Amino acid sequence: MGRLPCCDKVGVKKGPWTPEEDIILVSYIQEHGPGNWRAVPAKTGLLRCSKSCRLRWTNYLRPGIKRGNFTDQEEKLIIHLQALLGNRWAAIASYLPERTDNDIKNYWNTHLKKKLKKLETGADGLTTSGVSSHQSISKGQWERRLQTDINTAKQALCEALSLEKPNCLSSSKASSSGSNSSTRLSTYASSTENISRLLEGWMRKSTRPGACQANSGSTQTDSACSQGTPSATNCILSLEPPELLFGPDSSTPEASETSLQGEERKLVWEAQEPLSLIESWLLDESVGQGQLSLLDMALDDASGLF
DNA sequence: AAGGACTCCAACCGCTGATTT
DNA sequence: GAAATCAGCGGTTGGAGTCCT
Repeated sequence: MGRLPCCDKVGVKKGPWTPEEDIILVSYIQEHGPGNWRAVPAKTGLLRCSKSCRLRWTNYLRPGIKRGNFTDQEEKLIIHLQALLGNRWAAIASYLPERTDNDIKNYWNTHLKKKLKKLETGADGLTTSGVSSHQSISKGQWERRLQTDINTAKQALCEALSLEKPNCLSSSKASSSGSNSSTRLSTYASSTENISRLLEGWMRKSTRPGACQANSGSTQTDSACSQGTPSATNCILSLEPPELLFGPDSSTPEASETSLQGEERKLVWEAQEPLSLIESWLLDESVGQGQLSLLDMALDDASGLF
């Protein structure tokens, strides 16, 4: 019956990951791709449970993760998506491919919540809508409020996307017609980047006791940069659409040699894909003017997204 | 300078739906 | 179809770092 047990709790290590463990995990994933987490501890010899390995990968080691301060656009986007989607951090994170759900959640809890509270106690700005005021309102009011939220969110998304478009959406579209040779290299490099980041932090730690571990993400790695490889940011934003990524060529050994593993690429692409949907939603003029039920539209789109 | 309060974030915990046997 | 586990998610916590008095 059922599967074999994942990992017994006895002998499973907990707490912060060491650089050695990170390197082992990254090396394994570079070779086998993410997935089948159950097998990871056994195959790598890591004394971690599969869940811990998966979390470490998705929240920290995964290529293309941007660390450091959130930009105004990101902040805006999070605020409005939170108003729209609630605390569905994974869903929100899908609109910010470079950020993890954990990061967004932390940022929300530590920064934005306070910021909004401040605004709430002060003047009622647009940001107060939907965050805390869904309670104790009738269904009709709630729907109207939701519509307002959607409009507000759309507006913010428009702003954010229009600012980021040159790098983000347009490039993804452009790359779908032409080839983007840097993509494969850079995604690989971004993993290398993470590893060298780890090593860098490790070295620093050994020379400077008490310094935090390898998470000083703001320091770009020398190895990746010196080789002229694009940043992780670029690599994510310039990904090709799935049909190109998973075309017949990609299965050849040559094509896959320096590229991400299929699942990993798929994961990165899936994280990016909703932007196109949002984009088309934003560009669909008939929606904003109420000819169509905004609520229906939003729900339809949302079901398509998630 | 000391130490208490506060902040931040990586990692853990527990739950749920999906998947496998 | 049932049971057991997996994978993913959101909430919470622990501890290191920073700020304040």
